[in-house]
Parts: sequence; C-alpha cells; structure tokens
Amino acid sequence: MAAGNSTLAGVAKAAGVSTATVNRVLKGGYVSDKARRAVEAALRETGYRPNVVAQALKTKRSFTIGEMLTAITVNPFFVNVAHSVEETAMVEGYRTFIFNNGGDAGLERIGVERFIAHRVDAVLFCTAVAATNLERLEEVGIPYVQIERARVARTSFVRVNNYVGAREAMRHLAGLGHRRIAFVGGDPALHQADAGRGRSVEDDRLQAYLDGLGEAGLPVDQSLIRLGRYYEISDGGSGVEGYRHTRVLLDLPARPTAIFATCDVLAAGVLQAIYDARLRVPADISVVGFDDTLAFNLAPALTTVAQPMQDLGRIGFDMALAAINGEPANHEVVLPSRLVVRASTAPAA
Amino acid sequence: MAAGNSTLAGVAKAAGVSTATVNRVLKGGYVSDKARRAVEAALRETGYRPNVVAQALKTKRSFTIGEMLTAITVNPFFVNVAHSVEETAMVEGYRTFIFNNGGDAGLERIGVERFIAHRVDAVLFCTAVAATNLERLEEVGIPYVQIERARVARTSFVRVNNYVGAREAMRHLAGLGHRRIAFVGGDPALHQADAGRGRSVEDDRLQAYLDGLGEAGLPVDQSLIRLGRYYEISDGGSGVEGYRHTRVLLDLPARPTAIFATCDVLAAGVLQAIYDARLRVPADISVVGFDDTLAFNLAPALTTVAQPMQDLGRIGFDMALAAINGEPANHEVVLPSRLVVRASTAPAA
DNA sequence: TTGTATGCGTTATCAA
DNA sequence: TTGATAACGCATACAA
Repeated sequence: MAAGNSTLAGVAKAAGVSTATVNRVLKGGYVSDKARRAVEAALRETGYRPNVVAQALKTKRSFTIGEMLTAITVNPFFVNVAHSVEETAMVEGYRTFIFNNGGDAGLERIGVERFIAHRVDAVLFCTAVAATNLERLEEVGIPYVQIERARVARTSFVRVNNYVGAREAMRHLAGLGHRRIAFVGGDPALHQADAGRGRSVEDDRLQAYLDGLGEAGLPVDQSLIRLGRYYEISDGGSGVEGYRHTRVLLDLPARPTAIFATCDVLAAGVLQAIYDARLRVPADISVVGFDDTLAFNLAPALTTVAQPMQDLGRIGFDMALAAINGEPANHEVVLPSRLVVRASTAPAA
Repeated sequence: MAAGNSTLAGVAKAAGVSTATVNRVLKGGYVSDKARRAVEAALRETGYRPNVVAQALKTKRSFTIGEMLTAITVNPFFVNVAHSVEETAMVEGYRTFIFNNGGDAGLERIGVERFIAHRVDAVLFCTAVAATNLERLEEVGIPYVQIERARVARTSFVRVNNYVGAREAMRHLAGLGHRRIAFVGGDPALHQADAGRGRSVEDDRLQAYLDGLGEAGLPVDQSLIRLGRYYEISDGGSGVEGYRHTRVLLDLPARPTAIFATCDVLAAGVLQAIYDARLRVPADISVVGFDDTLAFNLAPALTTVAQPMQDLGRIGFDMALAAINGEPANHEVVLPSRLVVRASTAPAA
C-alpha cells in the first residue's frame, strides 16, 4: 500500500482550514464559499485521493464484497456471472474479491476466513459447498447471497428455472420430430438438493426431460439416459465426459437422433464424439446444450438453453447490497431461461 | 464491513494482558508461557480474527493487488492468467481485485483510480491500454507489472516468445507437407509495439509465418494472409472474425490446405466455416490455433501453440511482490510456448 | 518479559 | 459555519 500522497490533513493544511472542513466539502455540509474554494484548490493541488482503507476502518464499510466461485476456469458460466457482479458492483463503488473453492469445503473455509479478515461487506456464492462455511459468516454478521444453488434456506437466493428451460429444449426437439432423444447430464445422486425446496438443478433438468418425453408421447428408454459429472474440476473444463457418454450412445443398436446435453461443456464433448464418428450435426443428429457459454464458438454453433448470467450476477449483487443496507434479505428470485436456436438442431431425418 | 466480533483489545481484556502481549503471541516475540496460554485461550474463546483493514492502515500494506484485464469474458486466456495470479497471491496472503478495461483507456483510468483509492500494494496489467494510466501509478508510488504486452519499458514485464511459438507451428505444418498455408491473425497495424523492443505480439507472429514459409521454400501469397482483429470485445468473444476470413479463403481458386490462426477464438470461427463448407478437418484442411484455451473443446480438438498462462500469472505476481518488497523491478522475462498436437492437423492430401 | 502510549487517515461529535 | 478531538483496530517505540 504505497502512497496516495496527500491526506485529509495535508489538504487541510494547504487550504488553511481544518480536516473537518475539508471533509465537509467532500461529503457535503455547511461550508462558506470562501472555504470551499480554498479547499477545492488544495484538493487539486495536492492530488488528494481518499483512502478507502481508512474510511473502511472508521465506517465499518469496506466497499468490498467477496465472491466465492466453484472454478472460474472450468466453466465459462462462472466467469460470466463474476463479470456481471463486478460491473454491477463498480457502479455502486464496490470492488470484488474472487476466490475459487474448487468444490472443496476445506478450501472454501479458507476463502471465507480470508473474506472475514478483509472485512468484506457481503459474500456472493456461486456456488457454496458447505453450510458450515455459511454459518461462519452468520456468526460474524456478514450477509451472503447464493447464486444458482442453495445450501441453506435462510438468505437470499437467485437461480434459473431449470425445469422450464429444459422443458423448452425438449419441446424444441420433439417438435422437430425426434423420437429417440438422449439425455446427457448431471447425476442428481451426485448433487445436493437446494435447501428450502428439496430439489437440485439436476433433478429439475432430468425431470423436465422425462416429462418432455411424456408430453410427446415418447417412451422412456434407460439406455438413452447418461448421468454423471459435468467435468472434472482438475482437468480445466474439458468436455471429455460428454464425449464418453456419446461414444456409448452412438454404439447403441438404435442410436438417438437427438441429444440433450445439460451443459455446454458437455455438449462440446458430444460434438467431438459425433465428429469423430464422421456423422453430421444436425443432419444425422441434433444436439442441444445448456448455459450458452461455449455454444456460439462450437461447430456447428450450438442450439442451447441460455442462462441469464448477466441477470444472475446483477441480481445477486443487488440482493447483497440490500442485505448490507439492512433490508430484509431472504428473497428467492427465479429467473427464466431462453432457448437460443442455432445450427445444431434440425428436423429428424 | 460487518463484524469480526473480537478485537485485539477484547482478547487482551479476556486474557488479562495488554494488547501488546496479544500481538506478541500472534506475531512472535518474548512472551511467558503463562501469558501465552492465557492469550491463546482468549483467542479461541473470543473467536478473534485479525482485521486486515486496520493492519493495512497501520502498516501501509493492504495485502491486495489490482489486476487490470482486457476483458475476462471474451478470451479464456485472461481467465487463466487471472486464476493463476489469484492462486499464487493466495499463498502469500494476498487478495486480488479484478477490473476489466474493455480495451478502453477511459475505463482503465477509472479502474486505476479505484485501485489507488483501495491502496492496492501493486497492479498487474494484462494488458494495459494507456501509458498515462501507468504513470498515474508511478506518481503515487504503486509498482506495477505488465503481462503479455508492454506499454512502458520502465518496469517488469513477462511475456511469451511468440515468434518462436509461431515458427514451431509453421514447421509443424510445413513438415506435414502443406504448401498452401494461410495466416489468420491480428493485424500489426492495429496494435502498438511493445515499449522497449519495438515489436508487438502481432509483428512476431506474422514475421514467424513469413519466415516459416521462407524456411520451407514456399512463396508468400498475399491472398492467403488475412489480417484483422481477434474479436470484438462487445460481442462476448465469438470467432466470427475467423469465420469471415475463412469463408474468403475457401472461395479462393486454389484454397489453402492449412490455416494457422493466431488465437483459439479465431480458430473456433475457422472450424465453423470449414464445417459449414462441409469439408473435413484435418482430411481436407489442417488448422492450428494459438493459446490453448478453447482448443481442447473444439471439434476436432485443435492443435495449438500453448501459452504458459499459469506461468504468466505466477511470474507476474512474483514480480509484483518483489517490487512491493523494494527489490529492483525492471526485469523482462520471456517464456517459451509449446506446440500441442491434437486432432486438427494431418499430412497434406 | 510486559505495558503504555501514539499514530495510521478518516468520520463524527461537540463546542465555539 | 468552523475547529478540536476522540475513536476505528492494530503495530510499535519506548518505558518499566
């Protein structure tokens, strides 16, 4: 923390007034025109810049928030949410500290401790690993907001309506005449249900798939349902899981004519497997993804269920700010997703 | 900045000693066993957590650094560098503030002012837009380090040897027998040269392409050289520029059998255009990218010149830390890249 | 080995 | 309308 040369006292001295008067022209208050002019001149002359650290110590507001992410490098989803938070925060004069927990509760605990040490005004989780780490924040009175998934039901939470989004994807595929639609996605057994509603993101998406089949009068074929992880956090976010699932699907006696992958990262692997098999998308197989992250960069450009990542970040921050300001902070906001149709889906052959 | 309930004074009171003694058991110093035990008990009992804000005010070290990025959402390169910085910083007890300048000097200025207001100990640029914003930091005595590109030659700088990396890519393609190799990349005319060496990243890559042709005894064909931007920051990082260039290349009377795109984002667009044209990679055309960001998620998985993003971030932070500690800070480190051969390159037909 | 006292740069209270 | 002055929580010089 090098200089920001001048201080309030320095400005006061240069202007021939007290620090209280300088503070008044800075923050508003009764100041004579004469004093104001003198202070303003001194401000310019000294190149004064307020010291947020000192302000924080005095006011008990650091104007920083912590942002706990799963792994910013493995899924662009997190980057987009984080960037939206940052932009929104900046407008309010807030800065954000990012910490990646890698899905590990122990790491998350360290990050939370750091946030506390730095006296952040609030913490955003996208997403939280362990409820105990949230309790730690409650103990010291730091509000927090959960984005996408909820470990605890006591505080604000903003998420997407995954069920509706996934239903829309299914309707799109069924509407194109597909009758053998595969599901490649997160295994509900590997994910905790959201506190307060008893369902997880994965429950919603899988149920939407099943209900979508039902609505279209299609049978459930277990061999077309491939559940697992989205990715290994340690491998930097490859679609290898999607690739593996798809290899199996393509070897089926009657292979699917469409695949719904519930994450663009998975979908990337799906497209790679299809490419390797020398089949064409969408001529031979249609593919739909989820998130709208990698989608527009894949070949062919991917039809996907877009998550409103901007809104997740913005609303998450707004909720945090509300909590900081002492407003009631146990809202749950559910945002709609949006099907973006690109070049990876077409009528069934 | 809510609570972190207990303070040094609170602990001192609970332990029946002075704050100085508490501080001694925390930071090391002569303390009797008796006092130490009392303090340690009080520490646990009160759940004391040091207040980094107060420490920062007192010691003039905030243990935070600013990280100025171009646009974290448009090119995964930035995320990877940022994540490496964060991980390295954490080990040293540092936290990072990220700010995206969007390539705009005015925004960058605002970000720099924020960094100063928060009294960051140093700033990392990846990459800086305007030299004036760096001077601003010098005025107030905050050290900074530049990653990838240098606007100013006075301080530490870490980058990749783009020339060597690009030469390797060319040798790979020429070695596979390709004789019509196209170049899709950044236009040197659109980028400033690095201060202190008079060349830009783009100069290096383009020159390596030309020299690579020369080494292979191949003629320079201007119609195979497509220069422009990597992406529009406002569009979220699509490969549309690469797509456009490739459409033109594929319409050539004698189309190239290989394309060297100097950014994975561009390469993604290249692959999309080839896919649309119903050609196969690498059977009909080989493609090489640069960065190793999207590469492993594209279809087919892309051969690319990998940048050591981890090292860029780590070394950048280490340089910043050295500068913070008053060590000489005008080193230039040039790192090697590494050609990663995947499925997008094969012998010329 | 321990405690007292001062100051980091602000904000805010209280007199004047 | 203005100016002393006392915190905020911590680190540290200096005494004891």
